[in-house]
Amino acid sequence: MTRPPEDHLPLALAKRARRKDARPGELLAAALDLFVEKGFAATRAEEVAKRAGVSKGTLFLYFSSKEELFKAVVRDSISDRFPGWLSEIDAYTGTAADLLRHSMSTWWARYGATKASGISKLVMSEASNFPELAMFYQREVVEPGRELIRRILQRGIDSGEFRAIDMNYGIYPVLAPMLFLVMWKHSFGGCVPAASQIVPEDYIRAHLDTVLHGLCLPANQKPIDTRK
Amino acid sequence: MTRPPEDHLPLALAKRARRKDARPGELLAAALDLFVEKGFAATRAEEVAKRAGVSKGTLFLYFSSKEELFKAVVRDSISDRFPGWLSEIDAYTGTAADLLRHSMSTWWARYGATKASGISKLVMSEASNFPELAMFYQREVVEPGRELIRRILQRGIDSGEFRAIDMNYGIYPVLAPMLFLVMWKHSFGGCVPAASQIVPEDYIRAHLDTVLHGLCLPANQKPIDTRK
DNA sequence: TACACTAATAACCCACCAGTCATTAACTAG
DNA sequence: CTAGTTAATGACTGGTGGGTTATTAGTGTA
Repeated sequence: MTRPPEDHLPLALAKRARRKDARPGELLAAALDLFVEKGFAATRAEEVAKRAGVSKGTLFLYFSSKEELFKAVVRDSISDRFPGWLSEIDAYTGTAADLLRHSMSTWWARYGATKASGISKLVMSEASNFPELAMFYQREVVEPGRELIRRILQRGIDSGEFRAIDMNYGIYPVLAPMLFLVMWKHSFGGCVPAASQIVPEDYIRAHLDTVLHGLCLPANQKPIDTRK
Repeated sequence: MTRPPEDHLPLALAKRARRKDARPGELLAAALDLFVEKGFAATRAEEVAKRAGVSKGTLFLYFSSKEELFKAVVRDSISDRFPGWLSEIDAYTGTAADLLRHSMSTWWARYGATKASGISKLVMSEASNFPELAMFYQREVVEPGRELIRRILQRGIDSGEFRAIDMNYGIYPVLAPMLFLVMWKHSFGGCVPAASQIVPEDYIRAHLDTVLHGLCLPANQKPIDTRK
């Protein structure tokens, strides 16, 4: 007779094993999976625990509430990466246009295409139901993210490559389509007719193309408007 | 002694009044309000009923399930408007750039800024949890919406105003920032420090500016790439 | 082997909710 | 006025899930 099924991750470990230092990481990994898959509200604490191979009680031993668990996931999978990204941008040598292209591509490869991007989608989706989390995310992710884009644009303006666009709103034409792509991937991405599928690389190419060159043929471009 | 409070909409109407033809509209209005405010999953059938001034049982008398109620809301507040928008676009006389500007502004004023846009946000948020609804929305709203943008762009290409961009991906640089604005408004919009607020009109101006002119100064624009 | 110490558990509490159905009462035709 | 029709109700069902706590059992020490 075979043993009862143990479908959780740390396979072949004795039940009730005491592994105080391994638990938080395993719980965070399980939580990331499930939050991304189902959203914050729809994710059941018990299921997170089960996937991490522990009981629900143990989960609440390490994280005082579902919200705290979520914050820990955000820190672990997003916040911590900003310093690296920032120094990469500052270290880049090349034109601002190339930096923009490079940043968008690697941002997609290293964030957008991974599970972690599901967190961004989730937060936008549920921010209004969980204002606490929304404000946390705003502070930890949104503001640093804006700063990243600003740096890239400022560099192009300083070097004379880019037009002197407004720094408050100029970031959005760059940022918004990338975040929209993330939203799409995690919402319709799974359940859409093949004809409507979005291929990220093609999407990003079209995005960069439009942002850098615009839609109009040169002959039809009105003189650039420098109003504030 | 005053009467017990009647805090629902059709004020000063007798309880248990029989109003078979007025109910669906009142229920749809109440449902739109609550779906937009709380999302699909988090909206309680009983609360919709209460806001419409009826009991929960009555709600299920007119709509067989919460999902059917939602579909009815989508039809009532979005699908039905497409024919009008389409003929407005076809009737427009003027440059394609002006048509684009005009369309974005009026789309915002007549849709983005209204409650109805909350439905778009909601669907993107919860599509993965309710594939049935996602596919319905895809068919009823997403496809017709794409077609609208395609028309505008095609017109600019045909007239020689716009570059001959790819029709599959060219719509997204136009569409994505508008939908992102809707997402933002209904997620962080409510609970964000004043400094980070987005003023829709300024946002849309920056968007159109970038889409039509691009970021690069003419001297720095590489020759336009005509690869497929 | 015996004894803390504490990681881990599972049963429990309480509140919530989509959808149903027997009952009630508003309307109407005669 | 009355009886028949049906719009409207609200109590009920079966199931769920965040968080708590008394209990159980690994682990290190002597």
